[in-house]
Amino acid sequence: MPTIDEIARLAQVSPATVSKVVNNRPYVSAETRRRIERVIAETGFVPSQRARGLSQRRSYVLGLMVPYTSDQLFSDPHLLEIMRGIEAEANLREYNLLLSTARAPADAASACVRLLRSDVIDAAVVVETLDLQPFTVALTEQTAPWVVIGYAQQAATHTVHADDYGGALLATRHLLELGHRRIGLITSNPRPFALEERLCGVRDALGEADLVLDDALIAVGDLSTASGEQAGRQLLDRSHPPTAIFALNDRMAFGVVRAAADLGLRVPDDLSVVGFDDISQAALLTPALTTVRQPGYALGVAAARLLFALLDGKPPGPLGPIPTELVLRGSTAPPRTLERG
Amino acid sequence: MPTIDEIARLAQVSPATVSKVVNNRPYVSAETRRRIERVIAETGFVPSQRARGLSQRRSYVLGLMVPYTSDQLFSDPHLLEIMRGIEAEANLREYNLLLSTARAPADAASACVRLLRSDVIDAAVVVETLDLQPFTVALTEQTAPWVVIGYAQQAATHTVHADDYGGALLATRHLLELGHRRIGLITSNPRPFALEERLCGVRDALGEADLVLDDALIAVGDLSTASGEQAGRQLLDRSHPPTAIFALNDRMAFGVVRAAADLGLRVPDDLSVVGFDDISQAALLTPALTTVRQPGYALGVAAARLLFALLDGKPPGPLGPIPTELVLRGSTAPPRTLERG
DNA sequence: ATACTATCGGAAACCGCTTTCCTAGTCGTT
DNA sequence: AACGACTAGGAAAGCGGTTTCCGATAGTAT
Repeated sequence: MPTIDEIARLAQVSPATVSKVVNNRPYVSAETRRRIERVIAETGFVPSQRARGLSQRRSYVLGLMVPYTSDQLFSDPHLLEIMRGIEAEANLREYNLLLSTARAPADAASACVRLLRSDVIDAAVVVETLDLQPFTVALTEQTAPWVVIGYAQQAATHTVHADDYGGALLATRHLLELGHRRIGLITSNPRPFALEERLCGVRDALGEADLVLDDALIAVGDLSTASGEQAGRQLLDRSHPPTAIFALNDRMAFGVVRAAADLGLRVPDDLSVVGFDDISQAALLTPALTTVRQPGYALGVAAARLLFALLDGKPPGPLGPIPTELVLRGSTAPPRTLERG
Repeated sequence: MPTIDEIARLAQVSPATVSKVVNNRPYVSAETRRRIERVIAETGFVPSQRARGLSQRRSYVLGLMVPYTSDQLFSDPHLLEIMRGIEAEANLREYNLLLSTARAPADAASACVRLLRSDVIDAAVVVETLDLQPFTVALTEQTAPWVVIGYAQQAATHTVHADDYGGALLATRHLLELGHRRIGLITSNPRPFALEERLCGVRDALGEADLVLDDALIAVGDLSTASGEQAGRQLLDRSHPPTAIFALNDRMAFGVVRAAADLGLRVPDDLSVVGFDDISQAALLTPALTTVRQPGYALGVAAARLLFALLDGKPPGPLGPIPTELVLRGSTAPPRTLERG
């Protein structure tokens, strides 16, 4: 492995001049530059990032902290999408991505602080899980930039999140436009911030149609498919069941579809079902699930951009939510009552 | 951010002595050690990895290369499991994990070499995709250790893989024990090494029961659910259809279940179905899919261990395949013919 | 008392690159 | 001819640790 000194010797210049060439700095004659570049190409020289980092006080590495608890907010493919987005943006800046998973948020928090203090990473992206508290406590005490993907309690922390509100608005409007008036809702308890937002979206969309969310049409799950099935059955067992059900995440929507099947109801003919997230299985379900797509890739890109802005010392402008998208598939249709009328 | 010099000044010793304490080396009196440790605790000093790495010629970072093409071998959750395994093992050695995804294997290969040469990472784990060729070419030309998760053409490359052969053996034996004699098989084309191994397992298990794999009972898909459905229909449309179908990956098995449903066949009563991988959806299917679990976590751990052995200059012993596990669920049962007989 | 060894601690070189500052040379101006 | 401005290139001082080597002291054996 050649060092900068060897390159300098071979090109008969000083290391300082080689450094200028490598970093595209001026005050090197065209001829000298060419000579050095040839030597670099011949030897396959790649500057040592750790040496470079040492003098520049940068590691050119971004950290991605994933407090990987079982009750995590996001489904796995979504996480991979986020990583792809961060990676893509990081690559543009010649940054690399370091992954740190941990069982509990508390562990992840201390690991993150260690990584920052030991200057393995220059900045960190934290994926929100239900309990972000350990992070905010540990990370606000140090100066390196960090960004949360999700929602945060403290207003001071920089966050990037999808337009959960807008997505729910779109989905609900879609059902209303199809003619549904009795719309069941499945939320969860405890309710993460994202679901809170979605709930607001539903309320406002109903409000636009001069409807109010009927408490009797709200069921509560725990985000799992099983809980969705149970909640769905509860709604459908009512004397006056809803003609459509909006589950605030896809997995619970799957449960609803299963509950409907058990009761002999056909989706979408007898019951429309809408989910949220657009996890990969959603398209494979029969019927394919109408849902709101979480823009994982875009979230990753936005988080990385924000981080770089902070690293560059630029005051980041207020960042709006990343647009979500309604994906129309086969699980929604006009209600039967309309067809009859 | 305190440096080792500041710690030395505060503890009234030299930086060399602080270094000894930090690295748990002898020749420091108990009293001095205690004094230094107190200062470290008070200041929250964490040694700079890049400075340490510079003098030790180690970065304490492992690279994970994922050539993320659409036709990748593994489903996403499996990849996350692998990462968890590598991470867990790396943490034991105080190593971190750097993630590098790329669209094409060729890009990933050059990225990997750059990362190694610029000593951002000390060693690399490469996840096998269909075309490993660019990697083997680029990586064999440099000295840093690297390991492939999967199978490799060259015998010289270090590989870690699941016991695909053994898993297929177990699954086939299971069907034979239930009494199935006409077993359909769904493989893919092009056929990755892992599937080749699985095919051998099937052959040998059948051989144990003095049966041979009937070419007429082999259908070919492309690993996708849709192709599995088509292949399944093809097998079931025969005049003398199989009583069980073994799809060499879960997604194709899903397709088989769907094909069976379309033909009015009930799983497992009229048809037993077995998959391979145990992706997360397998347990959610109705009926839940009997399948062979890929030990993602164990694979990651094994790959990391092998890498550390290479880093330590130890000649790694020949590593056997990582055991797979047959997961019995609801999609297999004795054939109808047996019940009648 | 002397020689030898083990323990404790520090001075200084070094890892490979960047960066500041300096010198020397070349122009263009007045 | 003298002066400044700009260019090309290099010497050397870091960046923040580790490591080698050396000296001083204390303990043990002869």
